Amino acid sequence: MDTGAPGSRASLKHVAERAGVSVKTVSNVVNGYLHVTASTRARVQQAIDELNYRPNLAARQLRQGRSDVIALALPELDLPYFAELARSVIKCAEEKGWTVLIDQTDGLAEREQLVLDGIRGRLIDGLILSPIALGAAELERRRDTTPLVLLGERVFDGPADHVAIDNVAAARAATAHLVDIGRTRIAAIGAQPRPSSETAHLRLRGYQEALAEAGLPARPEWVAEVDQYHRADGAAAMRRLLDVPEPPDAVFCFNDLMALGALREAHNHGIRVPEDLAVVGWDDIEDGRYSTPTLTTISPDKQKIASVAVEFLAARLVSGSEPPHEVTAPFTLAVRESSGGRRDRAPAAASA
Amino acid sequence: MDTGAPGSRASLKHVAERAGVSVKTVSNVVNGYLHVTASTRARVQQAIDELNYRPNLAARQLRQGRSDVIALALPELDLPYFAELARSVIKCAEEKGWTVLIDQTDGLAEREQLVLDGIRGRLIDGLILSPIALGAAELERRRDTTPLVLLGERVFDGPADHVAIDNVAAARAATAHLVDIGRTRIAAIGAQPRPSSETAHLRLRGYQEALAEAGLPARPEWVAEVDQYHRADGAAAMRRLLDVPEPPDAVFCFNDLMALGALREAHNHGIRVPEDLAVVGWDDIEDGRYSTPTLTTISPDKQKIASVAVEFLAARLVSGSEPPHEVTAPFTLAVRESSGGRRDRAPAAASA
DNA sequence: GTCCCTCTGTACAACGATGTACAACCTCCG
DNA sequence: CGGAGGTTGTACATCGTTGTACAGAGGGAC
Repeated sequence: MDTGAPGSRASLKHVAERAGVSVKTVSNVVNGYLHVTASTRARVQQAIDELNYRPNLAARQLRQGRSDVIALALPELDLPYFAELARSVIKCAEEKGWTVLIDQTDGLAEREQLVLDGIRGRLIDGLILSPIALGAAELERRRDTTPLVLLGERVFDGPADHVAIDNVAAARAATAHLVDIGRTRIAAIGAQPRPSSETAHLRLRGYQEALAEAGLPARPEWVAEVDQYHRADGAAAMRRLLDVPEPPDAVFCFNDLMALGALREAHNHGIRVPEDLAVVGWDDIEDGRYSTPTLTTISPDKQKIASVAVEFLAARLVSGSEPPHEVTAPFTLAVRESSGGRRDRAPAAASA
Repeated sequence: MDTGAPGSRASLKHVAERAGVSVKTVSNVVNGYLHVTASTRARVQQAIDELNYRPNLAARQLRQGRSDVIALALPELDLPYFAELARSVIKCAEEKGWTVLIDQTDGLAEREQLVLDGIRGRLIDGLILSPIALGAAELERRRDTTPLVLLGERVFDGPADHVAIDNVAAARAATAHLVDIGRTRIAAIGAQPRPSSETAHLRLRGYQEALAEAGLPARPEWVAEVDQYHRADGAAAMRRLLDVPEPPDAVFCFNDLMALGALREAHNHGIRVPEDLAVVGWDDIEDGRYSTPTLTTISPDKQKIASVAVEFLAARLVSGSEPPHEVTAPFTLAVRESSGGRRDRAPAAASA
């Protein structure tokens, strides 16, 4: 009785009984151990198929100490930049036979801390974290020993491997571009009230450096603070900037979503982009290639970021305690309609 | 020596030795068992802190048969609809103390099959799958017994719990709206060559039913097929529709991304939306509330879909073999600028 | 003082897989 | 025919945790 498949409850033991061999022999077949007679192997394989056996990954992990699962901790999945990044990480991890578990921190310090503290027990082999709220100090205090790779922030002498973006240089390039096309009243959207937000701080510095270099004024009322980096925040910030006595003729947004919100808000007020107002974003998300107008933006190399992060983890798993590595991912400036550029490749490249 | 934290390698055994109690007592403390003296508890807790102990989730899972991890299998994370859905699922799961592992199927039958077959071993307690390529037949053949919830497709008499969307009714509503505002040459973008794509098939049927009801022509050349549901596909399809001898004055796109691509393409051709061409999408992704013009769209209740899916799984984990349940999630039609509606709440609601 | 009961804590087995040690068997060679 | 050497398969311990069974300590009622 019960010769059929009792679901995926079958364990090595059941398969072994059915094939009339020992548990270890089944294990050997499953793992492709060489010295198993063809006939034994066939008998075992048949039992496996009949019982629909699947190895229990928890048991395997307990025994071997590895799960081949890594965690990717991101602020928000529905920020397109992070969704696109997640996709790249998943793809790179897959090539290594790893599964990716995604943790959403919502950019909250508390939840980033939980992830760092090893909330996942030893379920994961490694962690890729994109910290928003935590700074170098908190990272230094970390006691958990799960291999860690940091994304995005520039943490000097950090305790972990780190894929950085040169925020200052890129922000300077974005601002310099607005200077180059003749704008003189250049605003910024994306400064943050929290002191710990290093990203915002560095981008703001790059913006200020570029203005200084060009000999242009840097008025405080042209720097708009936001709570989050969503479209709504960009739109609200744009609204405030338009109320300033001498409104800007260009705006550098610290990410594309805010830039898209700003575009929409400008449109609502009858302001033409790029004629009356030039807009530059950051992230090069797909949305910006199809918006009206298309969006000029800082384009970080997301695939490179993902692949380097995964490679860092892979290296850590082999040799534990080398000094931390750091790579700075390249960026380009994609000039599109919102700052006077051409319509650009994206919509055109989509052929039938 | 070595009184410090030897990383997260500490196990119950180490803690027990250090606190001078048995392993089980430490386990009791960790799990909040009541009958432990305050002094013992304190001693154990101190050892836990000193050693920075974290329970090994693999061992716990092996012992208890539950991992409190569920998998969410989606076509693509960087399709905003799925990113938003994933976020909701993660949130609902978190309230139950579950972690969500995301599997990207890329809409490939092969990978959907792998997920169904239990590629995750018994690492996960349940699976939420949004099938694109697989139909009812393949789902019937499933042998794995991990609790399963299906999203989106209408699989009649399916073998699993199912959160459905009434694709036909919603497509009819979208098309009827275009009829209501006086359009007569109504096109559709999103039909699929593959026969197994039930979603596309059902939405197409709703579109055709609405046209028939209104006594309007349903010309084959007004139905554009696409491979994928990205912006580029929508743009390419729009381009083809504009080349038809008698081009449409309205277009119903089977998702928002294609609608956004179509919007952009129309703009490139100097066609005004909604004056010359009305556009309706599907999904109500955030992008469509900020695009120019804002996008009229079918708005499925994503939060409801996510919460019902998670509740279905929760119920399955308690009582295994009840007959499958099915819930049809509600939808609304959000009328915005792309079909002559007002600017709508979204940008306005974003206050400073 | 005895009995019983509750409170604390211990010892052991088990979850499913795999590494180690070794036993049984075969083949080949002298 | 005996022994060396390789092949094929088995038994057992182990990973870290928790459920079960039970032992000893302490308190109250008679």
